[in-house]
Amino acid sequence: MRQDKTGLIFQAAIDIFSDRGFDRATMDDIAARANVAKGTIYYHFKSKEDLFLFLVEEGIDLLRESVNEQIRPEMNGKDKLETAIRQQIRFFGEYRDFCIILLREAWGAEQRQKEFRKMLTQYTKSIEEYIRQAVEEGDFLQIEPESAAWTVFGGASIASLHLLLSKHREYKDEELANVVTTILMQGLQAK
Amino acid sequence: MRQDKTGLIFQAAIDIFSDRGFDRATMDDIAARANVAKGTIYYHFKSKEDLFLFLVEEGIDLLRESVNEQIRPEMNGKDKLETAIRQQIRFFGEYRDFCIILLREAWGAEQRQKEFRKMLTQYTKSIEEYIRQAVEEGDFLQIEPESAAWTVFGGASIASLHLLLSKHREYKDEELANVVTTILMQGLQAK
Amino acid sequence: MRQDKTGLIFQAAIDIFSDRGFDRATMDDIAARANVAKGTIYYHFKSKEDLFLFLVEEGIDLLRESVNEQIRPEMNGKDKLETAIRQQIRFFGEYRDFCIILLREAWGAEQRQKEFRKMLTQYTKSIEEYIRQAVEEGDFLQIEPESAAWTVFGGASIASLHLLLSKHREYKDEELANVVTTILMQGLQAK
Amino acid sequence: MRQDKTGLIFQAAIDIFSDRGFDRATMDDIAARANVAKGTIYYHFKSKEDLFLFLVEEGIDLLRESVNEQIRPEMNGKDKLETAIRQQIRFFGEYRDFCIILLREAWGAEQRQKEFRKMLTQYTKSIEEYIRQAVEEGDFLQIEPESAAWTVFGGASIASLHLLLSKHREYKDEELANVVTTILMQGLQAK
DNA sequence: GATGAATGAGACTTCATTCAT
DNA sequence: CATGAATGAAGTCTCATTCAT
Repeated sequence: MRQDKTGLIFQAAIDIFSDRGFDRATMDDIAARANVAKGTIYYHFKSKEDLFLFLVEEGIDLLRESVNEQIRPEMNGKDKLETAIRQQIRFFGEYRDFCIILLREAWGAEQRQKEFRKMLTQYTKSIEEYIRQAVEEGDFLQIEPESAAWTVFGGASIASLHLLLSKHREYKDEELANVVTTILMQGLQAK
Repeated sequence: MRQDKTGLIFQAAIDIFSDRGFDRATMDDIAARANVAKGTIYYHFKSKEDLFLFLVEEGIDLLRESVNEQIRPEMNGKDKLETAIRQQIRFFGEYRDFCIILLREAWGAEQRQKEFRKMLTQYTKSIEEYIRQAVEEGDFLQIEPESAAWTVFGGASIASLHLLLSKHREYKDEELANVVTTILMQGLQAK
Repeated sequence: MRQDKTGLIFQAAIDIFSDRGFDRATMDDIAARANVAKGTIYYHFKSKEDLFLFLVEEGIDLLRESVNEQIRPEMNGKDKLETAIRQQIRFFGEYRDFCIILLREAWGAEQRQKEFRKMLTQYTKSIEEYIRQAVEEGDFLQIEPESAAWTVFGGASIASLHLLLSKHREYKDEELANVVTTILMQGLQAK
Repeated sequence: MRQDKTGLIFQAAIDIFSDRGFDRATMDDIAARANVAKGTIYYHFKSKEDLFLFLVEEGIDLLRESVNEQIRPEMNGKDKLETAIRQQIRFFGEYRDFCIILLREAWGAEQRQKEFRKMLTQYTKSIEEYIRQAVEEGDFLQIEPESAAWTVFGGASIASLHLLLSKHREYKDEELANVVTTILMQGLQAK
């Protein structure tokens, strides 16, 4: 988008991080991809970790905005959740690199990974809220909302990721969303 | 278990890989943890990647055996799937390190990651089979089985992983299994 | 000569390689001798082999230029050859390190050694040409020129090398050149 | 020849040293080639260097014997030298591995290389003697015998080595000996 | 005599970061 | 603002040698 150096670096970093992972990505790779000198990255970002965290924050924010845009406060919890799942799957289709980064880099004991999870938790908390609302409204079974939220997030995310990494299959977001929402809302069982 | 050096190295490697991830784990760390000299690791394993892949193969095999043990051929597809989910969640509670390694290291374009996913796919294929069987038996909705299998695997796995990484919550496998199987089999919706 | 780091590294590498041989020479040694950090070498050269080959290429080029300078096209083959031998012996006296590297490292089945020999062959080919010309001009005996060229090169080189490695004798290039050219041109036999 | 372990190791060592050079050759390689355990080598030889020096000593002894066999004390110096050159070229054709080892490993400042050269010098000293005798007998030009001996040795050796390393040419020892002796005895010049 | 598992010093190479220009 | 040469700590891997069996 932005044509300034920061934007170039940002795009290049997403590219490289998703291709190689945080540890294998080098600042040289990123600089080369962004067509800037290595020192320039350090002018705009304090460190590799700083760059990564900036990018992750933007990504999570974008995901949240993208989902929130589709949700109106007056909707009931069930609709909110279904909308969120569907929108998340669309989002991962559009921002494939971020989907890959998210599922590769969020787990682990390092500082950046903890911060990553803290941001991610903001997102899953809102899923939790929708579930809570739907339970209160009597539309959902009584169920422990935190684990439910992570089950929902995990099911949708890993299904997306699998499709993104499959060379032989296209990522058709609406079809995938139908499968996933059906399972999560109605269950696999008939009736 | 095994008191030979290979066993010591194996245990140490699982420890260290799950703690630091493949890239951040060093052969020095592993050697120190296993109480052997660094060269000893290279006497038993060709390379870091070789060690990792060996460990992953054993892990996936163990997971599959652990699940298969609980499943009798005469069971219907629905019961097989429910049993598999429940058993997977138990397994991840017992082999936490492997659960973490699995979800951190399976995604990416490197050779070891591709091989990892190939092994993992053997496992998800069997989940797919249970779903297919249940669909044929009329117990499950008509649904695309591959994406369904990954949704199931992802939902159960990420829910496990979240709990394992939570400092403030205990991993109660039966409770978690109840939540997850309920969602996946009956859906979140009441009735 | 050159005061940039590349020049410093180049000089240090010649020193160390000739002292210890390719395999025994370490990048640490070379860095220390050049008064640069080890990483600096890798900034300028892709690898130890790359550095070695660069140095060898420069050496062979210098040898060829040094010889060619003394040879005018209108000279007859006999004079060309005699001039070449004499000049090679002078050159080895001036660039002792290169003489040692040449005779230690050119033989073997590894890639760098094959490339080394390919470069060296360019040089011996020109010796071969002088012999061919002298044969055509009737000044030389009918003789197989390729083996003759290597006999000439080997005789002059090993004689130089022996003197360079002798602690108790000085390298007097003109005296040595007299002995060697006499043998190769007139033979050992009197009359 | 000898079928005991020492003999097997000896043969294997020659093979491996000539193929990879002293530094690149590993005791594992040699053990594998000899079909013995690595420890066995250390039962028969003190160290890698010890093994190497033993092998070099045998080689040089064999070369000297092989040459001496052809030389009768009553021969004049000129015939002795010509016989020696011819026989050396035959020997290198028969013991190619040793020829390669000799010219790769004799130059350098390490202990084993100095010892190697000391042994080699015993051989070149005898060449020097033949030259001295021929000069005294009036058959050879007055010439400095030490440099002359190394010129002779170097010319013959490098010509042999070049042919041994040429994939496209056969090693025809008599033809090569004719070229080399002609050059060294009569010189390249016609008349 | 023979074995081969184990060792650890030491080699090559990578790469995040700095800083003088 | 931007650059890119330089750094050195740290990582993977090799291999001669030892020693308990």
